[in-house]
Parts: sequence; C-alpha cells; structure tokens
Amino acid sequence: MTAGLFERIDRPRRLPDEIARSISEAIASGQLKPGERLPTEQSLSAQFGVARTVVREAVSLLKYDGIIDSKRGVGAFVSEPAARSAFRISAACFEKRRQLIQLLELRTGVQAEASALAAVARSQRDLTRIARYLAEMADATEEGPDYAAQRLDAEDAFYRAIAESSGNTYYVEFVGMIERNVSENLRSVAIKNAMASEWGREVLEEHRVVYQALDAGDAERARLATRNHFERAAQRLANRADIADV
Amino acid sequence: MTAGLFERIDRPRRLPDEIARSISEAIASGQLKPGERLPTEQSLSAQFGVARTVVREAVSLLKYDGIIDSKRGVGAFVSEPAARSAFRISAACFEKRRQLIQLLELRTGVQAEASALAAVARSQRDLTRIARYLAEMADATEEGPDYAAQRLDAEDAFYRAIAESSGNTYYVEFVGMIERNVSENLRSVAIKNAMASEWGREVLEEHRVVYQALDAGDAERARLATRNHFERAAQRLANRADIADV
DNA sequence: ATAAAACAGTTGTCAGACAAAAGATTTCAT
DNA sequence: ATGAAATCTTTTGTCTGACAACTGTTTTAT
Repeated sequence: MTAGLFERIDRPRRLPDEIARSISEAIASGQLKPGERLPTEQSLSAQFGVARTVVREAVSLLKYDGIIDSKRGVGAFVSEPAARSAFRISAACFEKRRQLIQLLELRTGVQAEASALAAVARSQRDLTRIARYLAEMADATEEGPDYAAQRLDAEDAFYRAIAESSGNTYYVEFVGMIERNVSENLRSVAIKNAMASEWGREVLEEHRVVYQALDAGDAERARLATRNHFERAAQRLANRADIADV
Repeated sequence: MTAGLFERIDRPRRLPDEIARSISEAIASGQLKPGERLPTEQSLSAQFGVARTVVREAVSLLKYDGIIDSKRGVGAFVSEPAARSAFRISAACFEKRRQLIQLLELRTGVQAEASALAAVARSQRDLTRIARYLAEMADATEEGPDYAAQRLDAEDAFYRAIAESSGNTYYVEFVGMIERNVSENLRSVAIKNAMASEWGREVLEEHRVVYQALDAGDAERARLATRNHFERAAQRLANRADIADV
C-alpha cells in the first residue's frame, strides 16, 4: 500500500466521520477497487495518525452502509457495487401498519415510473427475462408446499426486472430498498399465505397488462397498468384486518 | 434510569449492531422519548455487559442515522422525530455527473406522483402555502445579491410543500433526501448561478401550471405538469457542458 | 452581588492487551 | 511422497484503563 493514499486529516470535527469520508472517497475515486482489501486497522491508524478505536468506528460506519465488509482474521474488503445499496431506510422507521401502507404507496409511484421508463428503454433481452418471471407466477399453482412464497418471489423478481430495464440504477436501488424493508416487516409466513390466498386470476391479469404495455413500448399504458396493480395490492392489504401492528 | 430498560443480549453476531438495535428499539417503543438523555456510555456498557468501545460503536451508528445526537461533556440525546430522516443516501454514491442526472430522473417520478396525490389530498391551507412559494419565485427578480439562491430555495420549498400536501410522509422524506443530496453536489455557487441564469419566464410558467392543476384538483394534470418541469430541468442541466464531474 | 476559579460528570481519544477466527506453514504418521 | 493434523501468523473483535476536552454547577474571591 502506497504511503499517501489517504489525505491526512487535520482533526476538524468528529474524527471517525472524517476517516470514513476519506476512505469512501478513496473508494469513489477508484484508488480502492471493489474486492480489494483495505489496509489493516493498525496501518490505517498509523496513516491517519489516530487511534485504532477511531479507525474502527469509521470502518463500522462504512460497514453499516454496506460499502465495505470485514471478516475477522482476514481483513476488510471493498464491497462489490452490486452489493452496496444507494438508499437505506433508517432504523428509526418502525413497522407500524400505517407507515407500511404509506411505504407501499410510495412504491406505487416509483414502480409506475420505472415501468414507464422501461417501456421505451427495455431491450428484447430484458423483455424475455420479464416474461420468464411472468410465466413463473402463472406456473406457481397449488402444488408445492410453499407456492405462496414462490408466487411472491416471482412477483418481486418481475418488478425488479422491470426496474432494471429502465436503465436507471437509482430506480433499481430504490425498489430494492423498499422491497427489503417491506419483506422484513411482512416476514410472517401467515401474512404471506394470507396475501397469496388473495391471489386470483385477476391479479395475474394485472401483471400481464403491464407486460403487454412493455412489449408494445407504450410508456403511458405501462405506467397506468403498474399503478393499477400496486394500488389494488395496497387495497387488498389494507382490507385485511388480520394484519395488525407488529 | 430503571434497571431492565434494555434486553440483555447474548452475543450472537456483531455486538455493536445488537446494541444499536436494542437501543433503537427502546426508542421505537417509547421507553426513550425524543429529547431525553440516554444513560451514560459507562452505564450502558455495564447494563449490556460489554466494553465501552462496543457501546461507542453502537451509538456511533445511531448518530450516523440521525436517531440520536451527542455532545461532549453533556451526553447523548434522542433526536426529535423531525430531525431524523427515514431515508438516507449512502456515502457510496458519488457525485458523478451521470449519477446526478439519474437521481434527478428518479426525483421526477417521485415528485410527479406526489403532485398527483396532493391534487386530491391538499387542503385549502396547503394551497395557499404553495401559492406563497410560487409568488416568492416570481418576486425574486434581479434585485438582491443572491436572487439566484432565493429562486432555487423558493423552488425547493414549493415542491416540498406539494409533497407535504400529499399526506404521505414518505414522499416528504424521500424528496427531502434527494434534495439534500442534490444540493450537496450542486453546492457550488457558480453552478447555482448558471442554473438560475436559465431561469426564464417559461420556467415560472411550468410551476404555475402545476399549481393550477393542484388548485383544480386534477391529479393527472398535476402529474403531467410536474413531470414536464423536472424533465425540462434535467435537460437544461444536461445541456450545460460547464458542469463537470466533481 | 458578581465575576472568576475550582469541581465533577460525560463524551472523545489514546494506548496496550488478549480473544477469536481464518489462512499459511510446518510436522508427522502412513 | 502424501495427506492430515498441529502450529504459527495475521487480522479483526473485544476488553481495560487512562487521559484530554468540553459543559454545567458549585464554590470562592473581590
């Protein structure tokens, strides 16, 4: 590791924050590439001229952000860009029912826009991939023991693929963040089964309309169809009285 | 401070993460109210049965999230809910020009949806507030030394007020997050002046159309008008070759 | 009574040590 | 020679104790 990799700080505010900022800039500028190993904490503390505890706090922040990952006995590594998410939902946001519904409402808007973008930006390759997930949803009938989970997974994959086809990474990241948060709060199997039980032919039809709009390259129709699905989904969820505040 | 405020942990994975989680749950459940002071780090380390360094890392994470705030020589305090934001954009997202444009694209979609919601949800009170910001933009002519900043501030306030009128706190938080991030990356005065110089009568007209749609309660028109403005704004920004990669 | 000085409590930082985990190396039985 | 087991080395994770910097309070001097 070269000597002057990091800018020497002159202790302005909070040391760990400055260190974290310096390291993340070293990553941003490409001096530290994904997969590469960071200097050891001892080395970093020497380079920055601070105690190891300070370096540890800084590294802890970056780990929290998913920018780096550390393994005891091995070292800390720069995460792959795919693994780090641009958006994080704060731990302060609790799993209250009303907030969950608002979050779904937000997702509705974002997902609809992603569909609109994807309608014009999607490649043929994207389209076949999206079609595959649609087929997966259709095929997931009541055979397996956890067909409910299969359906929901395929549905998530379907809309994630659409976001990816939009060509805007932020849509992908954002949808991913919401999805993670929602599925964390909805991790109860009972709830998932309840949601899946609502799954009728008409829901599959909602997805199919979205797909057709993407196929046709019709942005406006894709937007409407997507919004239609998520609004109905939110309504179905809201109507279920058995999903209480967690 | 009562004895059993926090659940005693049984050291499963990463100690600081568990501590942070435990504390944030104590806040979530209302055991620690906003403005209240946390136990001292020494006390916490005793209660959890870990070293102070571990507690410090945990507190550091929560500070990073804006959930708590600490002052040397005084203590750590639970932040007011208003001060903590639901969404955070990761430090891994750098100020590259292309990413900035993608972020604006995402904002377009979100803001358009917020307008659509606000068109039906806004109260008369909301409307007059939004009108005030519109007037502020119109009044900010070339008198003051920083009329450019005034215009941009008023514009931000205008669309923030619309998001607030939607009744969905997540839209507010999300717009706020993007706004913070964008303005951080665009903090150069030169850039702001450049953007403001593009400010013609037609831009004000774009905002006015949005307002009229909100006034009329026309969700679809509000959506279109908002999207129209942000798409044009992104285009204006993209066309400026003098805004280089930072 | 007021201003300065000492005090106590808390966070921020430092230094050194040991524990735990993973990889690299050596040893040893076959 | 070979494969497995034991040992060593490196690095992160945690612990301990100490001091520095800051703040609010109390005491003291004028």
